[in-house]
This record gives sequence, C-alpha cells and structure tokens, in this order.
Amino acid sequence: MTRPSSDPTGDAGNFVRERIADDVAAGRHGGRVVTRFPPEPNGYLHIGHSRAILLNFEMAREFGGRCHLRFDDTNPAAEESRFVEAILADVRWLGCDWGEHLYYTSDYFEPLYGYAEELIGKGLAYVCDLSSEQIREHQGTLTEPGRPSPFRERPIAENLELFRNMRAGAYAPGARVLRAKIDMASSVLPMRDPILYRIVAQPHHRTGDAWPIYPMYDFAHPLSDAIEGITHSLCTLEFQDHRPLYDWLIEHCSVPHRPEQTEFPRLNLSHTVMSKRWLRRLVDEGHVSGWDDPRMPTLSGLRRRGVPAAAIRNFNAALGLTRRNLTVELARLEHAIREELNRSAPRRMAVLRPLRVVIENFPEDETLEFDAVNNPEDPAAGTRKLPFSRVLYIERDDFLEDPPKKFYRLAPGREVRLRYACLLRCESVVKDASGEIVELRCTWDPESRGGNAPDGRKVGATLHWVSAVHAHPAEVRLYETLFSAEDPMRQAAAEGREQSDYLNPASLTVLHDCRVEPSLADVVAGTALQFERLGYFAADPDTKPGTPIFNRTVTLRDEWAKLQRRG
RNA sequence: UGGGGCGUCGUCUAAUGGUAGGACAGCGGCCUUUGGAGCCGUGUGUGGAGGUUCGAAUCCUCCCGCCCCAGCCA
Repeated sequence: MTRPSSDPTGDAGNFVRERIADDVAAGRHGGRVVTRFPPEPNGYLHIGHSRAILLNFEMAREFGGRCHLRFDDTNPAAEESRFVEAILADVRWLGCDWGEHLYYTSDYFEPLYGYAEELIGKGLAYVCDLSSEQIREHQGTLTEPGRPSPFRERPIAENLELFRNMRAGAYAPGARVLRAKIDMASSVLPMRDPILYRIVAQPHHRTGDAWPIYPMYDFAHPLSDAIEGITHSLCTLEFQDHRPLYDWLIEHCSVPHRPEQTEFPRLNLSHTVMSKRWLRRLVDEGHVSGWDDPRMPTLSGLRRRGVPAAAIRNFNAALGLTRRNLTVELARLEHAIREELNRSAPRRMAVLRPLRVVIENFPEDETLEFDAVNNPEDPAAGTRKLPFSRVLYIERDDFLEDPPKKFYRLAPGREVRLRYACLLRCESVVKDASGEIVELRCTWDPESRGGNAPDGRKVGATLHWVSAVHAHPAEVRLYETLFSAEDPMRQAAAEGREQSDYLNPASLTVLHDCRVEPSLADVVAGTALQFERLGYFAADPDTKPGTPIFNRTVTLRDEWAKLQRRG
C-alpha cells in the first residue's frame, strides 16, 4: 500500500489502513471499500472531526472505493438545517468529495420502521410502557444485572398493534418505547434491552411532522450502513461497547449487506476542547462571536483564522492512527500551519503598533521605490514595489531606548537595516510631556539603497516598515488560546469549577491603528499572507473594500520572544 | 467493583522475536536583507515484577496505571 503523498513523515502508522488492506486482500466484502462520515447536524464540525472525515475519505480513495456523507439526523430536538449547511461547506473545504453520495438517516425512516416491525414479528422487540425513570431502575448497574420489564413478554400481535399506534401518533412523548429483547443480565450495558424507538413531539428539519417516533442511533446506524452497502463503518472508541448491538441488529434484520464496525480514538488537542456541549456554551454565553470565531477549534473558525485546509490534512496525516487515546500538543498543529503557509503565503509589510520615524537627511517631497520579494520560498511569486519616503512607521517593539543584551534592534546611535530599503541610524528620540516616545529622528545612508552599504558593514537587525503617507490603515486581531489550561475539561472536572474559570482573558487583542503597505488596501477576504517578522495573517470576512481587517493565524517562530519569556 | 479498550522520549508515532528510530517541543550551534525559512548537533523513552528464549517493546503469568459504558443523545 502506498502512503498518501501528503504524509510528511512516512512512518506514522494507521491500523485502520492495515485492517482494510487485509480485508481487500482476503476478498472480504467482495474486495470493495465503502466508508461513510456520519455527522449529526447539531453543531459545527471541529478539528477532532477532521480526523474522522479525512480517514474515511482517504481510505475510500486509497482503496478505489467511495465515501458517503450521511447526516445522522435521528434526534429532531437537537438538529437544525443551518448546521447541515455549515457541515457541507466544511467537509468540502477540507477537500473531500462525496460525489452523488449525500444521504440522511431520515431518508431511511420508512425502511428502518420496516426493520423494527420485522424484529417485533420475530419476537425480538417489544413495546415497553415503563417510564424513563422506571427503565433506568430496571437497568441495573455496572456490577448488578438488570431486571426484565413487565412488558417484556407482551404478545407479538399486541406489540405490533401498539408500535403501529406509536407511529400513528396515538401516545404522548415518553409514554411508550420500542425495545430490543436481548439480555437484561448482559455485562454489556447496551445489550440490556436497548431502546430502539422513542416518541418525540418535535418537527424534524427534513421530515417535518411526518413522524411522531424516531429511531435511536444504535438502531438506525448499523441498518443505515447496511442499506448503503457500507463495508467499513469507522467510529470512535466509545462505541466499542455498542458493537455487539451493532452486530446483533445486522444479524437479526433482513439487511442487504453486512457492514463491520471498527473503532479508533478521538483526536484531542491541548489548550482547547472538542466537546460540542462546551463549544455550544462558548457561543451561547457570548464568550466568542460565533461557531466560526477564529479562536474556536471548529473548522469554520480555523478557516476564518487563516488556517489552510492543506495544513489540517498534513497535520492529521503526520499524526498517524493507533488505538490509543491521544492529546496532541497545539504546537504540532501550529507547525503544520507554518509549514504550509511558509511555502504558500505572500510576504507583506505591516506595522501593528506604529512608531513614527523621520529621516532627517531625506528630502520632504521625494518618494523612492524599492523592490521587495513576494515569497523567498517561491521565486515564481515575483517581486513588488515598496514606496519609501521621509516619514516612516516601524514597530514600537523594534526600538528600545535602553536596549538589554541580545536586543539587536534599533536603539539610540545604533544602525539597522530597513528590509529591502536601506540602512538607518537613530540619532535622537522625541518624547511627549508624559515621557512617552512619540518619534525617532533618524538618518539614512543613501549609498545603502536596497539594503547593503558599499563598505559591506553589518547591522544587527533588519526591520519591517511602511511609508507613512503611502501606508493604509488597518485593523488587526491577535489571538491566543481560548483556554489557558492545557486540558480545561479535565481540570474543571477535577477542581469542580466552571468552564469560564479557564478562559484565557487575553485570547483576543484588537489593534485598531495598524498600517499596512499600499498593496493591501483592497485585499480580498480569506487571503493568507505573511506579515514579515510578525506571523501569518488572513483577511477576515469583516473586511470591506478599503478597510482591511486581518486575523493573526499564527506567529512566526520568535527567538527574541522566547528569550524574553525565559527572562 | 462487571464489561470493553489502551500502556514506547514531554507530546505524537515506528520497530510485527534480532542495533529502540522519526516527527513536534526543548537545548546548543551554523547561516541569514524576516531573531522567519534552512542546516548541524543534542535523548538511560519500552508502566512494574517474574517467566520462555542464544536473544523480548514484541510471547506467557501476575501486578499497576489510564480511558470508555448505568441518555427515551450521537
């Protein structure tokens, strides 16, 4: 089996791939491979889902099969069509193509109902009148067996009649359920007469009020897989206990095909959460601007932040796939993002916190133009012109009146290079009444046009800059992790505290007074760029023509920041 | 506690009875018109104890630890 070319390490394993290869070699399922990604449309997809999406689509691609996209919409109380739309867009964005194979579990409500009647007819399912609480009481515990429902031995004909009445809408929610008749003493809890159908009085996003009863996941999923001819039903580890039930249903219903379930671990990322419940709370309580807030681990959030889909694909491929639970360090994702953007993002000049520089020996009305390389990693990206004049802005962080050791940037009397422009010396500092530095008086070396002096003298640093009169104002949004804790859910549980206790108050910083080079005035939303020496940024959808807004996707690796952190 | 699953550097992952290797992170250095990128160097990591074997991360036994299951959610 050849590995995907996107796998940068080449040795990250994947036990699912091995298993499928075995099946194909042994001719199981007629040698076919059909997978499916089955999201519930009750929220947005997050990076954890990307693992499942890419695994399913990639396995189908590698083995010449196909992958279905199936919305698992069996709970109308939770699901909405706006989530369907968002999920479709996110899966497509990741580069996955389901072709004609877009399905909904709700497409199968009729055949599923038929399978339920079949089970009743075989004496393998019964209508139970116990309340929710009573069912729980009869359920037993981890160590004690359950007790049979008093309705367990109901005659087949009566079960059939009651179930048909359920379908006809004759009963109130909670009044009755359909249960499989399996084994109340099983050590596998999902086998203790699991509920197959319940009554729900909620309109469904696709079937409206057509159905008063809805199948449970455990019932609908294996049978939907069978209906679609799925060969490899890949799901997460917590469903391992459900596999006996999955197999039981396939065994006892007259299905056209026998799919098999294989479980793999969920992907966890440090400094964030993958729980839809937690993510929903962040949205509902206004801690973020929405499901697509650039701080969210959702695919929509990552996309808005500027993360390329290729980075997410490479990130997953490099991770490999074993049966062990995993929590991947955020640094690993950031690495994949930088790797991708380094090769693809055009470089631009942007000053986030402007400090005014006046070049005393440069004429008032003159403008020079210097050539700047668009992407040193990609010669084909060409060059552009940068205007240069007497008054410039540089980054406030790039000047220190009293520089410590290892600060190589500008200081009084010191010379640095302005990227692509010239050498610049700081002659004096101008302060306002409160003592704050408001301006630097500098001189340039006219012989150093382009950046090098004829005498070959060296400088300690190269700074980014923009020309004051030519630069365009912009807003820049800086992001840090949404949570300060490495594993906020675990920590909250351990310490008995709230989600909000672990939010990072510095997760968003908005800079309103930035200056960007003129070529960025009409940047198109979604454009990914590197601001030289600062990081990778992407134009936000809030950007309007002439008023650019940028999101910082990720910083550049920063040796100076690291030294400062170390103290 | 009954059942299911899993234990290899800080993190992720190779080695499928034969030299414990890679990536990320960290640390040190080289190079540099991005303190970017790139390059070089840097590790007593097989949960523990026994056993089998010429040889064990790998096979066996026991122990320890972690994750999941008691929704009319998926």
